[in-house]
Amino acid sequence: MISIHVNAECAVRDNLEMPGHLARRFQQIAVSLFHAEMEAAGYDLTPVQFAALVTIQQNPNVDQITLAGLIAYDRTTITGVIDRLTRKGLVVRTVSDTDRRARTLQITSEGVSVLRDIEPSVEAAQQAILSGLSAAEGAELMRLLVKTIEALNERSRVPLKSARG
Amino acid sequence: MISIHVNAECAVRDNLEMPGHLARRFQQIAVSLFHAEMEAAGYDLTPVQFAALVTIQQNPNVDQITLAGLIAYDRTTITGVIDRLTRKGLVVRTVSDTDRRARTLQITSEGVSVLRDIEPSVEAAQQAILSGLSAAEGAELMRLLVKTIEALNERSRVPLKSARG
DNA sequence: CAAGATTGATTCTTCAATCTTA
DNA sequence: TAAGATTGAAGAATCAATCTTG
Repeated sequence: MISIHVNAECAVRDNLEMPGHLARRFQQIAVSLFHAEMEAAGYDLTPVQFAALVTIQQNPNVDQITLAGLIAYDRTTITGVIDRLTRKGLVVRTVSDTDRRARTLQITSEGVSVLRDIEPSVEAAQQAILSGLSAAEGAELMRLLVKTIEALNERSRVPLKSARG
Repeated sequence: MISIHVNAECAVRDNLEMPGHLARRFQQIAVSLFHAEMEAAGYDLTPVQFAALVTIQQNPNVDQITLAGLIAYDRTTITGVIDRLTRKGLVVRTVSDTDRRARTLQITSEGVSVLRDIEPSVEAAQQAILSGLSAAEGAELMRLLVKTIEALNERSRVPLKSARG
């Protein structure tokens, strides 16, 4: 009688094949590629700072809470990110005229300039992320990620506030 | 003459549709679901701590560098993670007999017990991550993520060291 | 010098608590 | 009280520098 034990000591499924682990690795690689492109271009914007900066540009005078909702950041995270963007001279934080509790955000001319300069690098990073896949596969991966995220948005701690339909 | 401006002020493509942003959101949701399952089960293991603990169980007496390679963690990250697992009594860190520089890691009986207890929660979290997709879509998402990660592994700052084949 | 490990610094994430203002 | 914002704490990721040991 022959008994075969494959991964007998492994109660859970192979960790490396778990969705959670793949999510972590995927994000890890995406950040790494973004950093590499920024460094090559001579800038040090992080992915998070870039997303915030673009969103401020597209939504002039947004307050921080709204900005957080637009890109699914924690309110606490926003404070630090804006601190650093302000320190770099890319964003200005102003007390709202209509509500002194709120801080409205404006991109500076240097911020606009930086965004313009790094655009090719950002695009290159995004393409690099999908460079291991065919065009069709890349599109399908994007579609499945969007579908997954939309389905679970409300169960996330920091749900995305729909900005556009 | 009519000129149509769609996203005219948006130099880069919509940030929310960029692979890098989707990677961040996907990871954010995956971590959130894992935390929710752990909390419901009465444990406070993080996804990172869980991955390390499982890998230590499957590779008795691994040193920290090898462990880092197995799950694509930075050597520096490992130190803190093992600190916390040791503090919780789930792992023991021992100076290697053959190389006093190295620390070999062993899972404790309580660590084994915890892994056994949380197994259903871990599995539930993994299924929850894919709950917005059909079975076929979930499998396809996993396949595309694996393919992407394998293709870019070497361009990551912390490449995964193949543990098996 | 090279390798395993650790510490420090910076950024990001999340929660709890606090401060100011409505 | 509620809302916008901030600070503190803990975990994590990455790089630079350091310490110990080979």
